Amino acid sequence: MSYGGSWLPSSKIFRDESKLQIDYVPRNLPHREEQIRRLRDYFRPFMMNPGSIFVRVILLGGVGTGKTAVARRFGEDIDGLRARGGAVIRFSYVNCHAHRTLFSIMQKMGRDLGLSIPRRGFSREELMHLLWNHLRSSNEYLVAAIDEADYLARTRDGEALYDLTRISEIVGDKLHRAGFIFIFRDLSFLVTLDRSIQSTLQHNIIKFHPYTASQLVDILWMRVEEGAVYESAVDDTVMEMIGELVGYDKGGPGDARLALELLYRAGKYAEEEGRDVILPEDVRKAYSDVMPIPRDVLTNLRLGEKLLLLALTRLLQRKKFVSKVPMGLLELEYNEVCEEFGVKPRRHTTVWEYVRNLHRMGVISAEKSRRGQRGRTTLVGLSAVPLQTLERELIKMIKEDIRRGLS
DNA sequence: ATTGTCCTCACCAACATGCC
DNA sequence: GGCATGTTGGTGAGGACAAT
Repeated sequence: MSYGGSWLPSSKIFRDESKLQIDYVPRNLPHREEQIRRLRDYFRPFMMNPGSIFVRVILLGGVGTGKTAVARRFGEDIDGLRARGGAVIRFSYVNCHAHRTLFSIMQKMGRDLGLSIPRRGFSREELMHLLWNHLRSSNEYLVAAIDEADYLARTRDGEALYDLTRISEIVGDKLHRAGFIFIFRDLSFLVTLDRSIQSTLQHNIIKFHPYTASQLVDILWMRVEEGAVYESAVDDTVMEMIGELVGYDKGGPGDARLALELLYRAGKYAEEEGRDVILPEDVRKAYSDVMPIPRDVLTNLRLGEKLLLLALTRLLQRKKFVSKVPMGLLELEYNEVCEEFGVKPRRHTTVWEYVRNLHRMGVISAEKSRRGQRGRTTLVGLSAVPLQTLERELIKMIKEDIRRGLS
């Protein structure tokens, strides 16, 4: 999808709306100067004297607290830097929702390094060596950010994290040609992991706290300054209103992504009505139907997972008085949804896998039933409120997936 | 072209669990 | 125990390439 094509009438609200999208890496990150500074400090020795030490840093914080933005900003700044002896620093960003296995993660890193990696035909080890040999022969050093690492840690192949941290050893090189930034939402999974994995991970943690209302306002204005929206289109009232709705100190989630999404949607409403200013009314409308789940999380779902999620939103809308539905019921609804879209429904085991994945990603809640039910079942729920918005969005994405022939 | 390797995806069978 | 559901390991097809 491209934006701002010259054949379109130019917007009176947005100067460059791509600067409000999730994949935009802002120039400036207000209230995260400290975290960036610490990240740089951790990596300084690695950069000054490449390969001398092995760096692992953990960025820890909730949704929309700036972890990803900080990592990507840092990454963009260091990518291509020349260090001592002609060594070049390279950066790779990997999101574990999109790349769910160690194999796929390494593929992404390889592609970011400019290698053409076949989709299949290689083993993990071969791939690892391939990457390493490339780094060695071109005298490059890799800094990789592994985002949504919680997901990886919870999979059966959770050892993958550990393997990554041991990559130098596995390949048998004394030089540490790769450093890692692991991004986590929380570390509760740590207790389930092996001691040795724990200890390799536990050092160098940088924490991210939810944003307050006034911090969010600063972030919004900074985006305006960077050219997302015309300055004349917004004012303090609108910005502060968003801050009030989202700010952690005002009882909101403190999620910057949500604040930016609100600004974006409000702008869209203003645009629709042909105005050149965003009004509080637009913000109110936007707030009533913001996407309950961040769009980037949604786009990373597989078709089957989207279908399952759609089944869940429908079921929950129909059953107005319950917040959770049992697994069996969900499966039936899922079958119907599949039929509706002409997709062959997957069987129980696979559907169960979908539920687990969505749960791991924090999209749905899944808990074991206590007494009261026949047998035991998993009760599946969705905390998000505007289900219709979610349903609409899902249908759109599912149709798109099917059109593109991705089964 | 053919063979070999090894990934991913989906499935099944078998076993586990917890109410009735 | 009987029943329905939850969970896991193993398997095999299919795909995409490398090697030959």
